[in-house]
Amino acid sequence: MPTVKQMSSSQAAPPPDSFADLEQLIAARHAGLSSRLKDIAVFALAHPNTIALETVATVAEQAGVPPSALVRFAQALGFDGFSDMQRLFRLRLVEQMPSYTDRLAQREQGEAEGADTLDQLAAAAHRAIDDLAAETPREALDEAATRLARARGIDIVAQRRSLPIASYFLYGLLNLERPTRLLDNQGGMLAQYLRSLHPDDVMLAISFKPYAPETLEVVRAAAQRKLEVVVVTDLSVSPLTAFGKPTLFVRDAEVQQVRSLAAAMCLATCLVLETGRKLVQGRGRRKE
Amino acid sequence: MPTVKQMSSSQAAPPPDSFADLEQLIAARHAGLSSRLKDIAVFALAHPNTIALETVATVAEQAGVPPSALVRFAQALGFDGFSDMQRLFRLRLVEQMPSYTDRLAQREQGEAEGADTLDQLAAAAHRAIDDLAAETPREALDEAATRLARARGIDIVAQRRSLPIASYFLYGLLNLERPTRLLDNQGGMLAQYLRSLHPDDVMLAISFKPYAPETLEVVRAAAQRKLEVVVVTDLSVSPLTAFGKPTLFVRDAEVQQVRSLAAAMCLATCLVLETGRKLVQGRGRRKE
DNA sequence: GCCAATATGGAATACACATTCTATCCACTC
DNA sequence: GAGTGGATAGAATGTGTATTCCATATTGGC
Repeated sequence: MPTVKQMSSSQAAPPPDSFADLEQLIAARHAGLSSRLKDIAVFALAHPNTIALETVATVAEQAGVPPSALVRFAQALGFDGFSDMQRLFRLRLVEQMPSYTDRLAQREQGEAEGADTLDQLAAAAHRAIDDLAAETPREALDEAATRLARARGIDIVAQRRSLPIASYFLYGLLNLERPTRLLDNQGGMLAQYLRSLHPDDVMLAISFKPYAPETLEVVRAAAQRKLEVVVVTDLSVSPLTAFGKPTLFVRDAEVQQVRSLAAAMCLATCLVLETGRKLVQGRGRRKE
Repeated sequence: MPTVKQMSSSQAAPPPDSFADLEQLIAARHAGLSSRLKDIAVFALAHPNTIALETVATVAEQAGVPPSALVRFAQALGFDGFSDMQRLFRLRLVEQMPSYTDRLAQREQGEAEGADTLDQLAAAAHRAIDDLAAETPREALDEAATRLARARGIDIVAQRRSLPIASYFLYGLLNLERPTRLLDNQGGMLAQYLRSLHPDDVMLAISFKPYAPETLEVVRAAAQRKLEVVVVTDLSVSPLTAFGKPTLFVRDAEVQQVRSLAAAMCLATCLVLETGRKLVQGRGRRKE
């Protein structure tokens, strides 16, 4: 019972599994390829994005070769066909992106082997924190810290999943001896709180998907009373985005439908730290 | 000579031609979309890479919606269909590519001279999370999850800096429909709470340096009443260590005398996740 | 609380696509 | 200079895909 492709064994080519390997493989095999295939090799290395995103027909046209040649090229490299090779070119696009979050999510769902939950979570948190550090505009961070440092008082508002972050802010800001309070709807007194908002206060609002309507309501009321609002949220579609001066974004790690707050904690810690620095600077200046 | 689509003019929606515009458009129209379409909007912003590279069917599965909804979403935004919208998501991939190298270089430079607070914090959090993943005994994690999964009720106790973690546990465990309460000394009723502890309850105690005496007291009382106690703390010298069955350790990142809770959040998330799994497994077994 | 209008999910459909096949061409050998 | 092996292009094929359609569910208005 002979295997189908047994005879084309001459080079039982193992298809590479990363783009870097593929690049090397192409370079190595380049000399031994037929002239048409050589053309394609050159084109592939010169226009990896085209290969990644366009159809065989389009690539063929741009490279000035027939589609079937592209398929043969891929097969010569050990892939099933063009599509199979294209996978690696696409992988490269995603890997080089500043934000890996998607690929992670995919991986985690797909191959649960080897890495246990904690490992997965650690990896996901890594990425989320990297993204946060890479994508947070430092001016926004600075502005937020400045506002918190010179506020007459700070009103934190958060519900459900955001509450732990609010709780950390409360702890951190109180330690900095900032007059801070948590508007947590304890005893249903949120509405009463609203009346005591002062225009020189700064509101610190934290809200993640699904955005609690209570939080939005409070922020609206604060805006109406001309309070400055510092917003921490996850996506630009968040209903709070528009109110923030500034709005800070943090997309946290997600594993098996459960979201962590590790990255959000980093942001909160950083904001507390920066606020502390502003305060010290302020005091220093006054003393001079 | 009327144009074909003249009549669907109500919103002669001009499809955006750059990803940035698309992001804005999604944010702007989000409020006016139907609930299913809102879900998709959120997913699209959260997983742009998935949209860019996967097929409708795959995206639909990952987003938990039918494929047709994705097409409708794209059309609502003014595109011909899903593929048309996908073009922009792919454009983003290639456009952001070259900037990546710059950013990397930038960051390496930054680390060399003066990484800002957020970078420092991110690096510190990285290490803390790595340590956590490496040093946490999986049996302890498993044991803790098992206890939480089969407890009659769960009493969480934490003070000050541990409170955010407790708050997250409360949220997570309540979402798993575990009968959980937070013993937070609200109204000074901690002592009263103690009397209502049940031997089949599990206590979840979180305490970091400097260890709040209240927490220790509550744990002592719980131990006396034969409750099982799951402890989350930072060092083995912690006064709580002895009470834990098991005790989980997490040493968090510290920058400029300020401690983050990123790693602790990871542990908490993991514990919630594992508890959830135990519950599902338990239910599965019962059904057999 | 009923009706209309709209949103939704799933199956049917039409389309686009990668791949395969075969006739032809070229190079190299004898 | 004829024959043979391999490479090539372009058309045919079949699979995978987006899209459309329709029956059902849901929402909002009166």
